[in-house]
Amino acid sequence: MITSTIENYIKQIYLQQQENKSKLLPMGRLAAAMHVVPGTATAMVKTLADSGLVEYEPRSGIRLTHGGEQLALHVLRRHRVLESFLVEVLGLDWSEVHEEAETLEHAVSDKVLERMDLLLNRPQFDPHGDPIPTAKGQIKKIRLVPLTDLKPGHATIIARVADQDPAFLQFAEKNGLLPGVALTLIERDEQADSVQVRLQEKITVTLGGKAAEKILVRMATG
Amino acid sequence: MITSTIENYIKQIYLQQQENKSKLLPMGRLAAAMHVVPGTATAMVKTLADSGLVEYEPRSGIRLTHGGEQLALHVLRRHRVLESFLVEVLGLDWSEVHEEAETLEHAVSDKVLERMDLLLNRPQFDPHGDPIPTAKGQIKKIRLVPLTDLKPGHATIIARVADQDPAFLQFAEKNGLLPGVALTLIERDEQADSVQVRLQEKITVTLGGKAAEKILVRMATG
DNA sequence: AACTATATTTTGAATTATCAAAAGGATGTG
DNA sequence: CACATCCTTTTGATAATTCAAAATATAGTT
Repeated sequence: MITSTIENYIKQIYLQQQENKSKLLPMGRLAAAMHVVPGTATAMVKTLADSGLVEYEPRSGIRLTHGGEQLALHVLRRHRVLESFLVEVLGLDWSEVHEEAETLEHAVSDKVLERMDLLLNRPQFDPHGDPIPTAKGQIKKIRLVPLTDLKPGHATIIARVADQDPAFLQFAEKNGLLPGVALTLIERDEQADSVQVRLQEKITVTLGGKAAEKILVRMATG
Repeated sequence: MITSTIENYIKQIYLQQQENKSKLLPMGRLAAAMHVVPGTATAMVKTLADSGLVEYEPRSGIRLTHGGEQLALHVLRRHRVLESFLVEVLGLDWSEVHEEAETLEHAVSDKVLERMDLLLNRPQFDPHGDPIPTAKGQIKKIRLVPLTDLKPGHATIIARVADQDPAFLQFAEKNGLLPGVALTLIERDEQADSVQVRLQEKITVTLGGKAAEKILVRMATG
């Protein structure tokens, strides 16, 4: 039976694997991401392997099977449609919906999710700019780059804010760093670890490297 | 910690207790309602008693404490607001929302529930006519009577359809037996175990005793 | 009061998910 | 190559929820 613990492991494996594609995900990394001690992750991964959701190579790491990836995409879909729904329909703040969706994603039926998706007019991205997989498990893969990779003068649009910490999201919102917002890179100072950008041709904002890395933009010629 | 199992037990104890108020709820009854073997219910009730949610008198039965009743009302509120939301906002059929709400009631936060309640304009009854407790744990107690208790000629309004089986609810909907519908009792035949009613001064429907007992109406002079 | 039927509790075991701590491998440095 | 370090796996325990079956209590009937 697919418990919500299993869904969480599979989702996390998928997410972690995206960071360093094509390589096996080491157990330590998974354990850290799941906030469990390594032994717990090992035990769990064995049952995941028994269910055919992951391929497990002892002492080197794991990789999702096709089935595992499909499950991950379904969970991700539920999560992201829910986030959209909570923001668009119920009017929650985008900084707080991640937590809510984290619980609800294991409780909504496909039928309810389908209704939400329909009511939202089948959104392709959630409020943070993350792509929403289709019901059939297909996900848009767009090449995005962090602000830290842009050159001065480069004009583009914010596509994604890659953090789910409410505090950071509130900061981002207050400063207009939202998906869809036009942005031009003014200056990048490697030494000062700072990035200065202009938003909507108006406000100027300066970010440190850590924050700038979380703001992803579409790669376009500029 | 309050698990969803605990919430389910407490909710069920409350519901069962409503049937035969002021008496202790016997363990066998609870076990049957929860679809567990008696031993399971006994074990669980002991932990509920330890948490101060129920008073447990071995070999006679149980009763909710004040805290237990408050918890029951909160769970019931979540369940019923959710049912309303699923019908009114997401357009699900009233026959299918019970099941959905059964899962979701353990996953929605107070914040999300409050938004739903607001969006629905603070409904007092769910789609089946069951009263929705307030956030503070107050519930409307209205004296309702089943169709089987009416006398010929009595005109009133359907207040509640007391069953959650989708098949029965679908039957009820198809025949116009919905909360709010005006109804007049035409004939009651004890021997035939049948009740004949006229709906909205138009359609006539005949029900057997079992079905008629599930249709509750407001007690008014008539 | 004795017997029988029914209800309740106890006992023992299984499952899932977790941790802590011990043990075992792999890797890099001198 | 030997050692230290880091990572991973194993082992033993715990908590929550459940079942099956045995043991026990209660109530009703004769």
